[in-house]
Amino acid sequence: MRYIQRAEYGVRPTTHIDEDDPLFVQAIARALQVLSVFHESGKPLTLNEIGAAAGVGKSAAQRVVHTLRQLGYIERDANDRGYVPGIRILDHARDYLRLNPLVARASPVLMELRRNARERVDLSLRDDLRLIYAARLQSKRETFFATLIGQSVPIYCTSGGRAIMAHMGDAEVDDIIARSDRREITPKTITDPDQIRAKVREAREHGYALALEEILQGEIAIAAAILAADGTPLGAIHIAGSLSEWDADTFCRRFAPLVGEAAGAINRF
Amino acid sequence: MRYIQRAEYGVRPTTHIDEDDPLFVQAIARALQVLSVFHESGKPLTLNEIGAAAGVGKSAAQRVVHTLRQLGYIERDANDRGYVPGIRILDHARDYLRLNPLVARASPVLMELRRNARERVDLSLRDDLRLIYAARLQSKRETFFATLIGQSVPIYCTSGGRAIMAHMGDAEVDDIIARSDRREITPKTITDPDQIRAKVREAREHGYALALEEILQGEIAIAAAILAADGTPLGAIHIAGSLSEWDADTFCRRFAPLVGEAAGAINRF
DNA sequence: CGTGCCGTATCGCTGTACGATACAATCGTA
DNA sequence: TACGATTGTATCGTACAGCGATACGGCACG
Repeated sequence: MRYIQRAEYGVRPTTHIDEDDPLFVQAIARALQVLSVFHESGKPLTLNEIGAAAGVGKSAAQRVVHTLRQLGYIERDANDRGYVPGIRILDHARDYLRLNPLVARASPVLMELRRNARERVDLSLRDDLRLIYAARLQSKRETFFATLIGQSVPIYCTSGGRAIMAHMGDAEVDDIIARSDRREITPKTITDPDQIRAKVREAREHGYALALEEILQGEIAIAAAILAADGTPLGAIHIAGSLSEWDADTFCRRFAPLVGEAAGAINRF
Repeated sequence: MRYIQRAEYGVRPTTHIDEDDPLFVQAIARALQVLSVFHESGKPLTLNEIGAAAGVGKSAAQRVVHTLRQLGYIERDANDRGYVPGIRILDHARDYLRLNPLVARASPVLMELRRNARERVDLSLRDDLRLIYAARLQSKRETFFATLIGQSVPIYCTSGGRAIMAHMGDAEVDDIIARSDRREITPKTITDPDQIRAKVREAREHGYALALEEILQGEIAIAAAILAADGTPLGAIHIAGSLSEWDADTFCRRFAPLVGEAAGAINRF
């Protein structure tokens, strides 16, 4: 059996355990800490591995896993070789998407956009330094795992991220750049602060942002931001295509109006 | 702002709180109980509503919500009118899908199937009395909300469910029928035990199962089961189309071979 | 056939989480 | 603009839930 191992670029926020907040229930934190261990793992985990990775003792891991298992949030692996996340998690994912007003507003627009563009169309939501994909309408080309809901990418080096930063003040942009763990995900990833700022300025002028192979070799993506009523950027719409079928200029000329229009439609309700 | 209200047919298992298991951490159970409150709700909830619905006091709700909020599993609604599930949930959903070997095996086959069938293609996984959609490749027609990952449907009245029951013994089928809350979701939903059993026998003979408008008006679905190495049915592959474009016979003749082939490909690795 | 490491079970002590209650801020109605 | 209902927030002493060290049996590996 094969397990998908694709890394997540370490952009996930490390849940910093809160000191002595009298309302903070650490048993809950431990439970979610344990569940989060799977973020870093590409395979089923044993009790000891879970305990070690979560930074809790073996006994704690035992209790937590036992409890989560009763409730369906953790399962034994099919061949009894460790634990994996449980199916009940999907129930909550559905709740999240269903109750997120942005997703609700965006989804008909996305469908329409997908029909017109005939390329992959994504909706991503901002979570501090990263973007999390909340809706994905794939083209014929991709594999399912390349387009998982819940996948996350850094803000600093993505089209969507730059579209978002374009709607922020310089100070906030600098803060994001500074706090981001900027690594070269591909050889083309832009990690230099000044270059990033230049890209953001470019996005401000054009009203959309572009990224070329910064996350995935051969992929070109264009994005426009989605804004709250007060102008705060909350997420982005993306169109992604393959450089084997498009050159950057043509791609841009063709899809910039579409993605801009779609974002506009969402922003003014 | 509109919130999606579509009911879930009450098939979700009620987490029965375990009596006095010495390893059971009830603080964790309470937390997930609180999160699960959103399953039944179509709108943001206040602290009091959460406390009431989860069957815990207001103080408990306060602590739990506070904690989950710190960790990103609950958020304030955009217009400050209550709480909604938080985005961190999506991280876990991704983990689940990524680590589920069935999803991994099925996904390339599903993509291929979607290309050939040009109708909606789904993968669902069994959870006791219900099927939960784990992968959905929509056609042009649907809205995004009609095809959410995590949506669940009952086994007793769906094509996928009957495809699964076809691979069970009669006793187990009867048990499922007995324990299911059989309600008419549409006027066409089959709820009579004998008729269900007949449909299951039919599925056994054909190797695939059919359902006509039992969940959604105007929808026809065909499904084949996915099996573990020992023959236990774990889930199903579906193809779903619209009766405005297909009559049942044609649909069946066209897609039965495709869905059977796909399921076969998955079953023998 | 032994030796790891797996998951499971046990058991007193301590400190965590409990829930009643009181407070503050906000909304919406008149 | 003032009111009353409902929201989220803060406090506090006590009981018991969860802590973690440790010990057990079993399965899979060499």
